[in-house]
Formats: sequence, C-alpha cells, structure tokens
Amino acid sequence: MNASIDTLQKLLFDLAGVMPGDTEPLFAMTNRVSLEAGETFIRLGDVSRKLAFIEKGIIRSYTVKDNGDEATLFIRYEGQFIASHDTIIHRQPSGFIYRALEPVILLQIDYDVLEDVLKDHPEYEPLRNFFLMRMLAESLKMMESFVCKSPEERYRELVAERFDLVNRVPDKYIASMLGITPVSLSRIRKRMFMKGNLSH
Amino acid sequence: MNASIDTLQKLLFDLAGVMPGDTEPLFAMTNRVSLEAGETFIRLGDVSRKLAFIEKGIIRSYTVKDNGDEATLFIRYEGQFIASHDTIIHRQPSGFIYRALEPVILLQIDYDVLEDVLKDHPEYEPLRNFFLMRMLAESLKMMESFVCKSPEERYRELVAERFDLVNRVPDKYIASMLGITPVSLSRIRKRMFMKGNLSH
DNA sequence: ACTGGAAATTATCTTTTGTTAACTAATGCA
DNA sequence: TGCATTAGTTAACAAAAGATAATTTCCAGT
Repeated sequence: MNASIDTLQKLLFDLAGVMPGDTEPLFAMTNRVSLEAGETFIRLGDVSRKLAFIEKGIIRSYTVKDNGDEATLFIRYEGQFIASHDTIIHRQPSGFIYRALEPVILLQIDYDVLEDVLKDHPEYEPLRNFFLMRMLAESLKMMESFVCKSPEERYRELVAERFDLVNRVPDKYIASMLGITPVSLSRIRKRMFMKGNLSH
Repeated sequence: MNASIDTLQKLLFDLAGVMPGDTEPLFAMTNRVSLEAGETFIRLGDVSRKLAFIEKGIIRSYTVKDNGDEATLFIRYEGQFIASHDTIIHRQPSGFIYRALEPVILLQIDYDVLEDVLKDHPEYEPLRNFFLMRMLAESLKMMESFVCKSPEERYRELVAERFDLVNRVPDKYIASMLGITPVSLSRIRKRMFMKGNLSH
C-alpha cells in the first residue's frame, strides 16, 4: 500500500532490529505529500524544518546567484532523503529553493517532531545516523570531485555513475550542478563526442 | 590538565546534560596522541577507523591526483574533529592522507570502540550527532562555494572567514583546497592587490 | 649571518571557460 | 498537427586557468 513506509521499515529493521509492527509511533507522525512538476517543496527563506523521503519523482535544490544565474546544489530522486540543511543544521532561513522537476510523492516529517519521537523512542536513533551519514557521504564525494577533477572529468564521472540522472533532467541543471555554464557543458559534450572517447 | 577533555565534557553537558563526572566510560577509551610536524596521522590505504579531536596543531587531508599533483580536501585545526570518511562511512581503505602541518596533539578514539561505548551509554549519543552535523555543515558549505562561486570569490571568502587558516598554512595548500594551482592563486592575489579591493 | 631548499611570483603559451547573441532542435500544449 | 516556448548548439571574443620554466623571496638549520 505505502511503498515508502515498507522501505523505511525494512531499513529500520536492518539497521536497528526494530520490527515493522513497532514503528507505529514514528510513522504516525509522517505525512504523505504530492507535488506537481514545477511545484515548490521549500521556498527561499522558509524556516520550516522539513525532512522527506522521496517515494517517486525528482527534486532539485538551487539558489540564484548575484548575476541571476541559478546554481544547483543537488538533485535527488526516489529512495533518497531531502531536507533543507540551512533550517535543520543551522536553524536559519533556507538559502535554497527545493522544487519538483517531475511529479513527486514524499513521505514527510518535521524534524522537530522527529526529535521528539526519538526522545521517546531511542531505538529509532540509527535511522537518523543513517540519514546523516548518507548526506555526508554524498557531499564529501562531491567535494572530492570538485577538488580533484576538472569540469570535463566531473561530467564523465556523472555520466558513468548516474546515467539515469543525466538522462532524466535537462542538461542546464546538470551544468549548474557541475559549477559550469550550459554553454560550457555543451562544448564538453562535443569534445567528448569528437574524441569518440565516451568511456572513462 | 587535559584541555581537550575539559572542552568535550563541557560540550557533552551542553548538548545532553551529562555531568563531567559521568563521562569516565567515554574518556577511558580515548588516547592522547602527539604528532610531529610532517608526521602522518592516517596513511593512504589505512583501514583504521580513527576519530580524533584536535587539541593543538593543524592536519591536512589530501590525495595525489593522476597527474601527480596533490588535492587538499580539508585542513583542520584545534577545536575540530578529524577522521577518515572512507574508513568510517564506507569501511573502505582511506583514499586520503592525513598529515600534520605543525606539531599536533590529538585526543583519539577508535570509531568501533566508540560505537560500543555508545551502545552501553546512549546518553553520549548527541555527541555523535554533533560531530556528524558539524562535518556535514562544513562540507555542504564547501559544496555551495564550489557550485556558486569562482575561484577568486572562493579565495576572498576564505580570507574573510578563515584568515587565521590562510595566514597559517602555505598558499599552495590553500590553492589545492580551492581546486586551483598555486600559480593561479598567485595571479588571483595579484589581481586582488592591484584592484586594491582587498575586502569583499 | 650564511646558505640550501622550498615557496611564491612572474612570464609565455595553450587550453578552457564565461559572456553574449544568433540559430537550431526539442517539447508541450491547444 | 501546428505553434510557441524552452533547451541545446554554435560562433566570436574576452577573461581566467593550466602547464612549464625561470626567477625571486622566504625560511630553517647550521
């Protein structure tokens, strides 16, 4: 019936040995939310501490730079968590906009509420750790990529490791996630195609 | 006597209300470690899951790129935590080298041991969360910087926010942390100086 | 204070990216 | 199906970064 809850119950069992029947206190506090394509999940300046598990669809988080261009921080899809780090980590208004690129179904909880639940049910705590570790792993990987690789190498890496994503969202969002302009990405693609060297 | 333990005891009290006298089970498992300047904390390929609080000194984590150049992921100093994310998050051999740039004093614990302690003393759990959140906040900030700003802007930001660091370590390490070459950083500095625009 | 080695700057040249604008291809919607 | 809008490519030029090498500055150890 609810695929997200099944997935997360399994996760909770694998991580902490919590039986699905004992997860009621947690999932009672979650809401199922639908977004249309183009709809906003978190607005610029929002202070709500939303945390969500994506059941279906894609969400992009981005900000608008001084020169008017958009900078994409990340793009997340089904099976991943999404949250505004500004509100959750820093208790600051969100500096980023979170918007659905496709119709989205989310299982959502307020982080303050989650903290209350965790206070009463510390057995769920491994789930928070898992969530934090996953976020950390992802952002460290991206940092490594920025520090170690050129834009072209980062694009090759993205194509190699997340072809589904590259194939599912417009190139201009991919470009802004790589820290370059759409024009520059187009040239990179051309160079790659001319070299014929599409792998590695 | 031991400044690190005092600091962390205060942190644990502020975060979780744990009295300093009740922290013995945790700190009994920590070791005080000294490193000379240039000495290695974690070697390339190490699988040890070391986690440390820096009491004094600077540690740089870096890797060697295909072209032989070094890429610095981060530089941490007193008051910060340091750990190999490869070993702790992924249980993989470390892809980075962690080396002291100055004489260093650490308060060190093995992450596996920490997990055992946390199992028996869940009241310390907020400390792990704090550690993870701090790491996450730092790497997200760096990601934002890479996605939103040019190398010159990133350098200005670094000078503005962490002048102590810029002033304490050789420029070449700063450059590799910004994802550029030392030559390029030198040109950025020259441009900044010529414009006279040393602020913002 | 002297000196050898490392760090930083400068110069030259090549490659890549940014910017702007024109043009073509793709997409969605009536 | 046709049309309007958006996405992607190409072109031309300016600005910045990479690579290499020479030179100067800075530092540490004697």
